[in-house]
Amino acid sequence: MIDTHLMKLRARDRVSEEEERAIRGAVSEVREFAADKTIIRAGEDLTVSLLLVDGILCRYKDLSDGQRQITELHVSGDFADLHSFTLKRLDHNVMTMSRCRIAIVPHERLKAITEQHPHLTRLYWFTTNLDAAIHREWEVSLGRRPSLARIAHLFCELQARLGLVGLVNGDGYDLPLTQTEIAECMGLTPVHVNRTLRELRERGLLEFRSGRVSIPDLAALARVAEFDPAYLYLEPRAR
Amino acid sequence: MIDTHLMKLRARDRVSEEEERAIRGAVSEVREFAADKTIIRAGEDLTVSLLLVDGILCRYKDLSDGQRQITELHVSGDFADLHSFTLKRLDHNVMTMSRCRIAIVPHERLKAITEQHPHLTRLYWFTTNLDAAIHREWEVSLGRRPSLARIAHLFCELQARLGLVGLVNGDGYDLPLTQTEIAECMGLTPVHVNRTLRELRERGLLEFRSGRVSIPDLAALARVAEFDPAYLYLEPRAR
DNA sequence: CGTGCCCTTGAGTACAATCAACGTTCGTGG
DNA sequence: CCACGAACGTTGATTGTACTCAAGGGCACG
Repeated sequence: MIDTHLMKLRARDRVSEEEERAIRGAVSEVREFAADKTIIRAGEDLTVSLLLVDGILCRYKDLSDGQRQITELHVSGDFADLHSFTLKRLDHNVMTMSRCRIAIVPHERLKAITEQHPHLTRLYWFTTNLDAAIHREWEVSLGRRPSLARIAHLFCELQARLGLVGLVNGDGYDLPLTQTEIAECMGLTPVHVNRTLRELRERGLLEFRSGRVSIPDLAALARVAEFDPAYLYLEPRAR
Repeated sequence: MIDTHLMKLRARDRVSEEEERAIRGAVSEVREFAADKTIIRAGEDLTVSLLLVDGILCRYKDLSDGQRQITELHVSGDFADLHSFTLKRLDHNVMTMSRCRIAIVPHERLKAITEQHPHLTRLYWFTTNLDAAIHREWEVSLGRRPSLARIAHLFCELQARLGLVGLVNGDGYDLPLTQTEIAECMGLTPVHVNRTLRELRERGLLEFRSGRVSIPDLAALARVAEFDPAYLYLEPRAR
């Protein structure tokens, strides 16, 4: 049930049997959520963290004029808000982008982990630092990359992150997002995303239709995106 | 010497005498660095973290065409790279923007803290999550805010963060940045930053000259920026 | 078989970038 | 003490990427 989560951790460091038991024991329940529901609102007092088992989630912030900026996407195996354990409330909302299965992890059980499992604590600390690294890479996209590279980069990132948990198949992966949501990730308008996706398609770099991403030539796409996966810290290492 | 650091921690949670001793004992040495020096390069193996005692630092990433994106600014009392403790190498560079005094904290001593001081560990975990929150807010600026609000927001953030460590005086604060560096933070060109600063000045919202920021009417500036300091988690709370 | 959501395309616009030139300040060396 | 150069800041003119506004098409669902 939390297999993708363990895959992700074990891609970065060793997780002992005992630690695995601690992780499994930290889940209090598993719930299903419909698509397009905001499940955490900024400012709420939080006493649990959410571990995404299946589906796609995002973190987003609203602006006063109704615009929204998505700050990160989450895939199977990600904690959506492990950081709420230390922050106690969030500065952003969390929303389902598809039907989702989510494991609930009470903060008191995470606290017990910090008291009893220093290594696992460091590993979880690592994962929130990884979220920050993803935020930084998005800052680069939003601040400096032209729209073509910006969108190409997003799809490269998702290919890498989904690949890690076995969700890449054939020449691509399933991604139940709308063009409007892509726009909200990358600071563009839906119209411009549409034109940019067309250009990617015409260049033979990427197809994105009805929730499915096809990447005929990943190396070519990565070149356009100037994608360097170093920021995803994919190599195992003692933490 | 690390007083601003303790001020910052204590603004967010209680720090016991024993914890304070552990923090002080974690510093191995203090060094001085000249301005405009890259002191950590992306990808290097790291065994220490850097705690900024005095000066201004930034995290930045380079693009292949020579552009750069600054992803966060650091002020006195901030760890520049506490996240390198779990990441072991960085996905970004760290550069001095002024003459800086920096305390060196070996990772092995941080590791000891994670083994012996769970509460302090959570508090330090919190501070890296705060960095991520700042990254998210910058994503919103970079993705969605027009240039005027974008720059106004940056100066509001710095006012709040410098205020926390007693570095706001009179109607503003010292900030030894060039317009080009502001541009690198906010995804704009130096020329456009110049025009935008002029507009802020003409509207009576902000003066920025020779390393000094003056904000005659902070409330008005915050209104233009739509600045909400919630993302800085300024209220104390048990972590 | 509407109705609504999403995608697509066209036309015109605007904000910010680019290109270019000049001013100011400051440090340095003759 | 002044001449020079470099870095930073300022302004104008022009260009361009992405936005806005608008309309129509495809498809799923009730």
